[in-house]
Amino acid sequence: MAQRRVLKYAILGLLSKQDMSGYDITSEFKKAIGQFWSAKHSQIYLELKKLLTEDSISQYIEISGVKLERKMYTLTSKGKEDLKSWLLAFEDHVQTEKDVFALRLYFLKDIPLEEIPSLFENQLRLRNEKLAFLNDQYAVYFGEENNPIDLNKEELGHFLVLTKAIAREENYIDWLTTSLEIVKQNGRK
Amino acid sequence: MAQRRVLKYAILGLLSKQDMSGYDITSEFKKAIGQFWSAKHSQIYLELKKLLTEDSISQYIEISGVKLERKMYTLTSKGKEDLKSWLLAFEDHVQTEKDVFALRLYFLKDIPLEEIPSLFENQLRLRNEKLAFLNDQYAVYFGEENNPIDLNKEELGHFLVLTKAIAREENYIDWLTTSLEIVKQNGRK
DNA sequence: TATAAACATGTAATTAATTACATGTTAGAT
DNA sequence: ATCTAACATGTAATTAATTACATGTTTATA
Repeated sequence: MAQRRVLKYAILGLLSKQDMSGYDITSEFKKAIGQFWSAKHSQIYLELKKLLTEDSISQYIEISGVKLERKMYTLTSKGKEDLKSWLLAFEDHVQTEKDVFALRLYFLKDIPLEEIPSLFENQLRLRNEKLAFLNDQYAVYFGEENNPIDLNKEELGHFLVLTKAIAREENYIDWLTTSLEIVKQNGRK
Repeated sequence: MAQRRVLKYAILGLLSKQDMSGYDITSEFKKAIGQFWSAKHSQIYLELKKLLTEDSISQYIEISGVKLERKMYTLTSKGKEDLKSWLLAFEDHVQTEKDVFALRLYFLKDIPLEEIPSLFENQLRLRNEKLAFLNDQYAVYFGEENNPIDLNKEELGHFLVLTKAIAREENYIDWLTTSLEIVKQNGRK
């Protein structure tokens, strides 16, 4: 996928919350936001280097312990502008949300009937694991607070993204469950 | 994204239904299956060339009209094997389903409150357009037939993928609608 | 009969992303 | 005192994907 430099803006957005190192950014992609965008550390370090030369971010060093250097990054005013104009741009089309399992199912006729249930069950297991992780995250951050009116703007962004991820997994699991039933019924006819 | 050669298997899967040209394959990605995987013609022609050298497909020429050459591709037995083993492989993790709109919302705090409704409305418009397209497709292929038990295996794959795409859009639209309400309420407090 | 839209195939340049290679530090547990 | 997991940063090679460049045919319609 070559969406135009989405990683750039993902990094700028994260840095607009607080200064971070490349490692911190990598870690963020393992949490809620990683459900909607992610990148490997190798790509992140390269993008940070590029953002530095473009003056969208600046760097300073923090020492951890005795001599471990953490390179911290801060948004410059140019970086803030870049981020803001990206956030306000209208999308003119929705890009394909790629999904390999759905692609495979399209080719159902080439899968022996007896293999199908275990493929579904494997996918259900993966999806349920992910849903459990997301529900845990919800409990940690919004467990007590179930009225989103009280959240501040930063928490609200997190809340919306997390509820989206949960809704998406629940919807996926529903579809898997009903589809497996349909396939079983169909095979029996 | 560098999922290991998914395009290869998408092409093999399409060719397992019937012989196709590169143009035909490009066209398929504008229909149901394009909701879950897609590629530009430039990438498709390159992949076809690669599949030829790997002996997963073979080629013959069909003439359209007077002299327009359509290069048609057929699965070889190796191609059939490749496809089958890919279809049976278990996934060991679910990859990030990237979504730029959700990513942006995570950075909500940097969007001026008055700009938010039009961003949502734009997204709702795009999603409703897509849903309308999918419902049209459903009407064309399964309009009368609403009992999937009667479908043959090839139709069933199509049915499952199309209902998945519809469920996904409906779920997206629900989330957009409730989230817009939450944001409006939150801003008023 | 002109012309536009759809049909049809390709390459080149560039960007995005992954996998593998490579190295070193720190904190906590045994 | 040793060891392991987590912390921390980078580069090289390769693959995947897009955008732009490039050309020609056929069909329907105005």
